[in-house]
Amino acid sequence: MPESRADQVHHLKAACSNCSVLELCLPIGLTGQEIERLDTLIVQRLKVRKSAALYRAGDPLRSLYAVRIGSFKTSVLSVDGREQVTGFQIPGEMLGLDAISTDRHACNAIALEDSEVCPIHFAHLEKLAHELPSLQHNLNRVLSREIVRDHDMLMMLGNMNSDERLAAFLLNFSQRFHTRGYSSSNFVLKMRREEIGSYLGLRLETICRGIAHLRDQGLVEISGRNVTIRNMDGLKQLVVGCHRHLS
Amino acid sequence: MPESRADQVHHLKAACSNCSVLELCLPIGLTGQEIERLDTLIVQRLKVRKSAALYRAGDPLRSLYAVRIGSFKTSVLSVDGREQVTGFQIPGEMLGLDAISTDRHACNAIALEDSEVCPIHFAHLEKLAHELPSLQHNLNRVLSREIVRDHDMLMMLGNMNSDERLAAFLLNFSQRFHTRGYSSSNFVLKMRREEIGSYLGLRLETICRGIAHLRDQGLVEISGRNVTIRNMDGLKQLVVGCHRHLS
DNA sequence: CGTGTGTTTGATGAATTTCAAAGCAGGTGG
DNA sequence: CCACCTGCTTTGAAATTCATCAAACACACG
Repeated sequence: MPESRADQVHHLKAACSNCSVLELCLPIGLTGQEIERLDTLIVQRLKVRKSAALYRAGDPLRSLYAVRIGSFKTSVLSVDGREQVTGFQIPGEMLGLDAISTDRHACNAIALEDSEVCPIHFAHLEKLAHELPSLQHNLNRVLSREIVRDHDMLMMLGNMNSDERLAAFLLNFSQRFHTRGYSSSNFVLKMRREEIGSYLGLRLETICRGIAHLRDQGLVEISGRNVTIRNMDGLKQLVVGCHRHLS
Repeated sequence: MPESRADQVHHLKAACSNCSVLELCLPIGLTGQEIERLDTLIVQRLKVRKSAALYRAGDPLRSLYAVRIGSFKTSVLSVDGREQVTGFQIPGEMLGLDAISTDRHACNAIALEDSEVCPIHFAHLEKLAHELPSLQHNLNRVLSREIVRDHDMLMMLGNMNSDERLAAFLLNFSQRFHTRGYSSSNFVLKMRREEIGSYLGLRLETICRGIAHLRDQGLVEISGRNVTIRNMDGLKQLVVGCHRHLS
């Protein structure tokens, strides 16, 4: 017995609430039948315990993943064992996009807390995308957006001092939590100072000091991993008016 | 009168010699007819004068571009006018991938010298990719590879000191020239020191000093924009044994 | 209650930026 | 052909930021 389109959209949402599979599929006009097919992609769930790897660099690409619950870090390891954190993912965000280039994962994805993801079998996704052009288009967009984000990151590392980077980091999380329906001024960072530091190109001690500076200016209240933003505009000004000038 | 497949491949190569359109299309089995259709994508050429913009941030995405001759830099401008260089493109490389996410270009592409590109009309490409799944797959890969590259860049900015970054930069160009069939030990950098600095998250003076250091160690010979690599292995050792340790 | 992991703060030193000035190359016009 | 710009590069010295080393602290957990 065929469901109505609205029912099916609802079903899809329920199957993977908060997932960016939605991001991938929903903004576009699909028929009920098409949605039904998308549905087959994302029926599974996968739990990942804190500190466990969802995948590791070198693993063959089987699936992309959408975070349902919890959070992850992605990192690359250099030959001599140093870790560079390349990103953090919260519910609704995608993991594994960098594996498409070689059919092998290029980084490690580690759960920062007990988490749950939706695997999206990549071969199926490609096949389905072939039949649904707008899905393909959206996949392209998701990939491209990742590139834009990375460029913003490069901008940050190239032009900002430590306090500005930290402010930008907090604002970034604030904004991402906001778009996912959580508070933009009050949230918990699940990663350690050292991981924030790696991500921002700074040492953990510098992160601590940066936190102290922002606190002294009355911009934030941070105790442990609990963040409250007290003066959103002040933080933003720090970031836009950042310190280097055209020579 | 139908050409043979080999002829058509040859025709395609001639139409856009050195273009990464090839990268996009050739590694995969296509029929002669399919190649003929690809051909229709890339018949045009576009000249861009030194210092002129191929596109600017905010421009609507019409085409992706493959560099045929010359070179480009891509950069983003922050509100207060600072420029952050996000990449350099030499013949055979693609421009414009970051525009797919919003249908508008996210950065400026400026010619570093008189140059020539192949525009690839994006709507046509998507349409054609839809009909040729392996083309679609390759487009995905090109996008994904860009993400991997950016992550390498983040790694570099996070973990390397100025001399190491410069060495990595030179090796990167060496390798890219090599894969395009040019000398890997002797090439010309078309950008200014300031632009290298922006890209590497350093000031132009630091680039100059870094060059002097590498020269003093007998690793390279650099006069003006002319680069000769004297000791490739020495350079590589600098990069892999880079300075920061796990705490 | 100890142990281990993660965080904070201080003191020191090294690396990089900043400011300043001089040098160099390529192009233009006299 | 030379003199003179202009834009880019190089080098030096001083100032600043951040990393490093070290020690104390906080907290969760067995």
